[in-house]
Amino acid sequence: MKKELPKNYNPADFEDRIYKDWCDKKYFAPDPDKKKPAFSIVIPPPNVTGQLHMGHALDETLQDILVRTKRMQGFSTLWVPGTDHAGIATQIKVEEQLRVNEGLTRYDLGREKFLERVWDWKNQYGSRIISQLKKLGSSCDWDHERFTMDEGCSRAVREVFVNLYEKGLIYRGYRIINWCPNCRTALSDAEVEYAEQEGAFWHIRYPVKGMEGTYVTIATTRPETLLGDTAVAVNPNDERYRDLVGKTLILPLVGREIPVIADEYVESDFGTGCVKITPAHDPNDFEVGKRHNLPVIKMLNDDATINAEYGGKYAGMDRYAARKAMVADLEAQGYLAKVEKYSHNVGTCYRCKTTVEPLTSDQWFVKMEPLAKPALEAVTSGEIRFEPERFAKTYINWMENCHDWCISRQLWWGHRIPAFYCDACGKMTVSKTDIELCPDCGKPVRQESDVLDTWFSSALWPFSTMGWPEKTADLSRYFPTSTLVTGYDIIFFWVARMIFSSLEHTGKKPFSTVFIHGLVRDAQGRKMSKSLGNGIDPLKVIDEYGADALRFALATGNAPGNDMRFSDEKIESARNFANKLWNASRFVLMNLTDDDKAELPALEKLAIEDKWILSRFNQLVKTVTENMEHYELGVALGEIYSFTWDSFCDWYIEMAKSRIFDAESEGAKVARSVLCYVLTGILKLLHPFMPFITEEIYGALPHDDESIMISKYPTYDEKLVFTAEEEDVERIIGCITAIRARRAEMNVAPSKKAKLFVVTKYEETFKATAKILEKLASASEVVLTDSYDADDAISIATDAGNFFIPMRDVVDFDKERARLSAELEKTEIEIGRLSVKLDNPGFLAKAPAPVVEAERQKLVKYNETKAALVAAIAKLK
RNA sequence: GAAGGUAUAGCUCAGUUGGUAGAGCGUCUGCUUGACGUGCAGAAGGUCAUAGGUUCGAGUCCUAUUAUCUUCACCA
Repeated sequence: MKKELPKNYNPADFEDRIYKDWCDKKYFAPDPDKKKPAFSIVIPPPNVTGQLHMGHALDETLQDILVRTKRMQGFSTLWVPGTDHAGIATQIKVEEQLRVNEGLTRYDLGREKFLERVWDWKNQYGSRIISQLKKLGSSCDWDHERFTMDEGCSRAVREVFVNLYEKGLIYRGYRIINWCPNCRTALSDAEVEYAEQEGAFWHIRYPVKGMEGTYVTIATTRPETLLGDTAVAVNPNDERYRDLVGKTLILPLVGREIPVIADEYVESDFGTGCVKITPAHDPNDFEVGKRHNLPVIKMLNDDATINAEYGGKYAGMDRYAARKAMVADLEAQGYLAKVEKYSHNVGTCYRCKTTVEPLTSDQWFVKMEPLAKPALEAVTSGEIRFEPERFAKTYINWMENCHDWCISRQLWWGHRIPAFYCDACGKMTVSKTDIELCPDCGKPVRQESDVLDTWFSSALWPFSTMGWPEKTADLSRYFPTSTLVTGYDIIFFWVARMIFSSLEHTGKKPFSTVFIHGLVRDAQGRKMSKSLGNGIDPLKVIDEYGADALRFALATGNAPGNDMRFSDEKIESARNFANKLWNASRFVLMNLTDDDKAELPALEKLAIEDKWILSRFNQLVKTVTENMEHYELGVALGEIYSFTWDSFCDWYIEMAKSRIFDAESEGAKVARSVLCYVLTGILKLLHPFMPFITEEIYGALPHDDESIMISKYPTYDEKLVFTAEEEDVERIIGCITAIRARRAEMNVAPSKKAKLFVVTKYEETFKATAKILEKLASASEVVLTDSYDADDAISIATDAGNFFIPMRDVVDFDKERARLSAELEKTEIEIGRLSVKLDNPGFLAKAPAPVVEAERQKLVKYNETKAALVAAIAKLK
């Protein structure tokens, strides 16, 4: 029955083999048994263009832990895998390839040919990320794999689009939107990231018509948009400009006449108190323009060059080149009053980081207000729970403030919007199926060229993957899904949209719990990114340390929802744990005989240490199960770790040795059974976290089930609650006495066997009594306090067993010097920073006096610190 | 401007319902003891950011403050 394990723990030897075996045996497929409760998860679909990164690794690991646990607990589990077509990302990738390999653009190929290329690309590389997920050990039902643009998902998209349109929740409109000049498409609000940029504030004089020498000075950060100005606005209550309202200005460089208007939107005390109004290129100005019926002058092309219609001599120039040229011209012609340095937040494209331009355009929108209401309620009522709870606030905050969702994208790769225009009669038809002729006049129609935002289809993922709108068996059994596992960074993009979509179209919530995790950062706490080149490749980590070690490192050591740092230390300590488990198992295996089983011996045969470890294990089962229920995976794993290493390896195995080495004895047989039983239990609890090593060891031990994956998860066992007996106390006291005698005799630190006395580490299940403690006290000459807590026994025992080794007072001068130098460096940086700040006239002018004084004081303090550090370093030399 | 996170050992972080502060790594001492040096046995190191409050009792709950990070919204 028993097998042997190779001497060294080498995960590469068995991880792939085991994974293949699981797949062959179809263990990942949901159990068809109808009596079992269902548990389902849909994967946050990674981009088809994606390469596995640490974020995925964390996400998949957490999901797999949940799924494997539930599966072992007797649920029929379905974990739906799949990928996202990732509109912009994929299109850019294929365009790039086309450009590099063939020197072509997508326009050279035309829409149809280009899309063929994208599909080719998808078919060739789209499975890469999937095979990478498998390396992690993910137990997804691969027969259920989906793609956001496969037939079923596409059908769901159309169904949803048409439904929303017919309900008046999708509309087409000329609005101001965020435009990425690089991707040449509209973006939704969520797709714009704001980044602080150093810029300038240009103060420009606009001459007043008919009043020679009188100017209105406006301040702007984007002088080139002057070409699109259709008014200048002031606050109606601003005394300075009251007389100007209604006057006409001459737009410098252009010569066009624009009015001065009054609008509450303008804040008198910011800038000059006068604002140029450019309705086509600023969301606020757009609103002002609507209120005052101003014309909308769009002066940019799609690639952010100045257009021919309004550009004049600047036509065709890039926005920044035009800015430079126009500022030069303004200055030359005396219109430039002054230039201030100014740093402000600028919107950038979340894909390519290009600065976006707000501009007016014809786009499709989803009306959010009616959808947001039930989506809010689902969370506030607790029907959908966020874990950790605080993320519900993030969600609610966004839901309450979101604007209509711009869903059209000027791309080719994606779900083409199912709207059909008839040029002959001007009618637009929205249809679930493709149409060629206008239903009204019978003339040919052309389909809308825009595609939908990628997130439009991801929003349907929990039900589109289950076959909706068909009433499938999957849909009724596994939808709503149980838990959604994802990072807090896509609560807006994805989680929120899934919730309102699902409520609107299926009438049900998409999932019961949203389990949110943080970001994986590098060892310095920076975001992992391609541009920084600080990303750690999970596949390399797997190669070097094994998937189990990676999973362990990701699942432990940080509170739910918090970001985590990934470091070598962490992965090494994880690997060391795997190694420890491996070796402990080898020890157990090498002592087992052929007829040993992982079964408990008769309880009356158990020695005190057997009872101790069994009761501790029983307690472990309880806390781990509870923590898993509360999504405290890290705590659960931490418990398993310390039980395995401290209690099982360091204590129980050592204690068991005295009996085991007399292999024929009855005591040895009992000890072997208990070793085997507890080890098997550890493997089962650990399996969801470290599936490969636990499977490998499980297979070597005596076992009933074919695989640990389909074995039963341990449950709390009333039988394993023991009470300490009189003779146990005698035995403990005997041990302590023996240890003390031996210690005195040898005058050396106690060896491992001295640990026997810590059998007194009773858990609450042991019901340590006052009698036991008193006896212990008299045996170890320790005075007891008046409390009778189990933990007291530990401290008594510890005092009895320890030696105190005097520390040598050592100072490492080199290290100390390095530390001080580092501190000095930091101090100097601070001094530099403060000096610059205090030299900055802008800061001195704007900041209140106490703030400036505080900064001065800080500078003084830093200078003192610096002096002290320099002195300290000098002393070391 | 709004909301939220974080502040605990030299470093990175845990700490589940309030009850004598923990781990990993690092440091120091000793140990090639019949699975493991990816190890074993010990040790040093924390007034749990600050000030109040609730409580018999606060790292934990409440209030304020400071520092720091993030997200959202932004003034041209």
